[in-house]
Amino acid sequence: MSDGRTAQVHGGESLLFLTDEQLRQGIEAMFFAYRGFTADPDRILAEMAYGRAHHRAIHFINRAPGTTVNNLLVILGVTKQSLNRVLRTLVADGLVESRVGTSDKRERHLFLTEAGKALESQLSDAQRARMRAAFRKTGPEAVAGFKQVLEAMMDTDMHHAYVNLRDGG
Amino acid sequence: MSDGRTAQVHGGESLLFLTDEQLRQGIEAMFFAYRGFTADPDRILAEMAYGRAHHRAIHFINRAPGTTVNNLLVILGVTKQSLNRVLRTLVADGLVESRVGTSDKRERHLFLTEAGKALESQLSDAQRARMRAAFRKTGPEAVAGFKQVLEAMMDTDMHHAYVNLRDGG
DNA sequence: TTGGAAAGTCAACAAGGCTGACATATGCTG
DNA sequence: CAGCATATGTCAGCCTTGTTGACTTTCCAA
Repeated sequence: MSDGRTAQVHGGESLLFLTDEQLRQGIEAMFFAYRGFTADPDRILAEMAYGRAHHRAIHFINRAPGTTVNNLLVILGVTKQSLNRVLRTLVADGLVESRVGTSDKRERHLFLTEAGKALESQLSDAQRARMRAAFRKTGPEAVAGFKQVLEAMMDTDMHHAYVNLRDGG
Repeated sequence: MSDGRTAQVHGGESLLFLTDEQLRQGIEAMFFAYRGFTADPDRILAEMAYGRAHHRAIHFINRAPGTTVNNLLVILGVTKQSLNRVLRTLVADGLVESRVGTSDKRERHLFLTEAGKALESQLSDAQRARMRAAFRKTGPEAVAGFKQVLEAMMDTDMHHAYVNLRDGG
């Protein structure tokens, strides 16, 4: 596995981009980029009593308004106890509304209030500004490659739950 | 900022890849991909008493053997107290060796022991396997784009500390 | 030689994961 | 209708990993 021989040439095609060193660089790039990716919203959240967990909940409620608690915890990949702690504070602070389901009254459908939408915008603007700068700097082809590689690296279960939710709603 | 008008055409060049929707998809791709990215080592770490923080320390000590605690905490972007807790357990468990500096005795130089190198290999193999699969599936051009975008998104201070460290050592 | 700065350590606290146990309301099935 | 399954909420307690504050040791420069 770690023999560094992944750089062999097969059938004349150079696989230099698959050397262990290249892969390690990819790993480190993910690490440093993720830090940058979360830095701006983190600064905003730190001023309130919120954290990254609140941001994630707000983000996905905004993207899939009316989603249920169960959907959300599959997407986020956390336990209901963990998610509930976050949702409780967001509802108490008037950022999220939880409506009893009409067809199935066991379900709670989640929506952002106006205040919730305002915070979502603030966080999203900051995060998109950095993403936009990176996209603009590197151009559409680099962005296409970026998305392809990320898709191939994803936790598929979690992502499928999300895609299905968005396709259905 | 959120007006969705970033998709204008400027001077005949389509900027469709900079729409708010495209940026939001990039944000979500980062979220889901980072989950996948950490999933495999997380599983291994969970079986021991270790977490992601231990993995990060082990990774960078392996990449820059002899680095000091101070270097490491700049790279990792955490407080020295936070890093110290992790290092203490790694040293106690015989995975990391901490040597008092020769020129400056305040400094501690960090090295992986044989056991530490073994764990590093195990974690790295798992993580590189997923990265390799993603790279192989998408090809060298996508990988190039992926790296360009990540570089542009990085926390520059932290990354520069790392680059300088590796260039110097 | 002495005071400030730097490196590292210890203690205590908070956020946000986790498991387990349990309550409530609702839906579904025999 | 009875009984089981499902969706959600809650309490308690644990762990990891971040934080700040206080402290020691060491180095360096005035």
